Amino acid sequence: MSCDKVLREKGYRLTPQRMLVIEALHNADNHISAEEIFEQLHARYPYSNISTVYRTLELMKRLNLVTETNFGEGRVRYHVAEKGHHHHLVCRTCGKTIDLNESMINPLKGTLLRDYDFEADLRHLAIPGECGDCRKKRGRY
Amino acid sequence: MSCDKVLREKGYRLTPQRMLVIEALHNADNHISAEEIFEQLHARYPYSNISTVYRTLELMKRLNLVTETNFGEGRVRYHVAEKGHHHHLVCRTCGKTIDLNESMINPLKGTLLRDYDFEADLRHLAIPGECGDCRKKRGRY
DNA sequence: CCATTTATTGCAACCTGTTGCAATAAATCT
DNA sequence: AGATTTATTGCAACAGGTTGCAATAAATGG
Repeated sequence: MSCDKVLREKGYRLTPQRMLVIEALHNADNHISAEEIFEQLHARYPYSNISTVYRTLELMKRLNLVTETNFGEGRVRYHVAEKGHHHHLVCRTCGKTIDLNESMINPLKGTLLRDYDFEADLRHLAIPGECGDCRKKRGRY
Repeated sequence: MSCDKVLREKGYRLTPQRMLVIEALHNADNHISAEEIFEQLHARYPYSNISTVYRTLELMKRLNLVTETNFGEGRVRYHVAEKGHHHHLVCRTCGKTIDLNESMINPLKGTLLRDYDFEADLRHLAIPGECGDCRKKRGRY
């Protein structure tokens, strides 16, 4: 189901600003930052403001239309949920990211629901740590 | 091993500011924020600055002396690593947190190391989601 | 079609956290 | 001890993200 439709159905307005945010998210090949979304919005809608981007992203997060992932770059990146869920191992030393199969995490979701009655949102996880290469070169830090 | 000693051994200086940050972390019953640490530092060291707190925390994170946990309050909380690792299930709707036994997460650590040669830092995880109570009262959001 | 209600936007101000830089303090060397 | 090197601090400026509020735009009702 498309993002536009979900918003409409839930009674939210599909303003031009929101449409452009959604478009930017869908056109992005990979995870996109709020600033990058705003660049595209601003190009076609010069009076727009970045807070609209953040508010739209927040709304879409609540409706489970986008997921937010922190790759440890000092900013968060967004991804359309229906494009598929996957996880990342992020090396804190060299910044490299390794994609992780969803099946690694899924069993945990079931356990948490059964044992804790908690529906965990584990759709787009970034797990910090250190990759094998960097572990071999460890120094003072 | 105490934080003071680790810093000294690694060649870092144990300044009065750092000592007070470490003290605040150790005296805290639960997870403490940077602002709360700074309040204590500033009370005894009026010319100090909060950037020193952040820099000390960053250093201690790198040395695995403290862990950082995001409870989704718009700020991060810190905890002395040797006080023990535990995880939290954080309800995105009501904010309630449920403590999670470490054993729930540990198997994953081994799998990631074996299959991906990645040493995951899973010492103090905050898993977002929704608790059972809130799931029953779901409305528009 | 105008009036009213409600959602959304733009703006400015704010919050948490980070960074460059000059000044200071600690450690090292002679 | 005095001179030199190196680590650390305080400050101000910045970056990403959030929020209160008045203004605007969309939907609803007469």
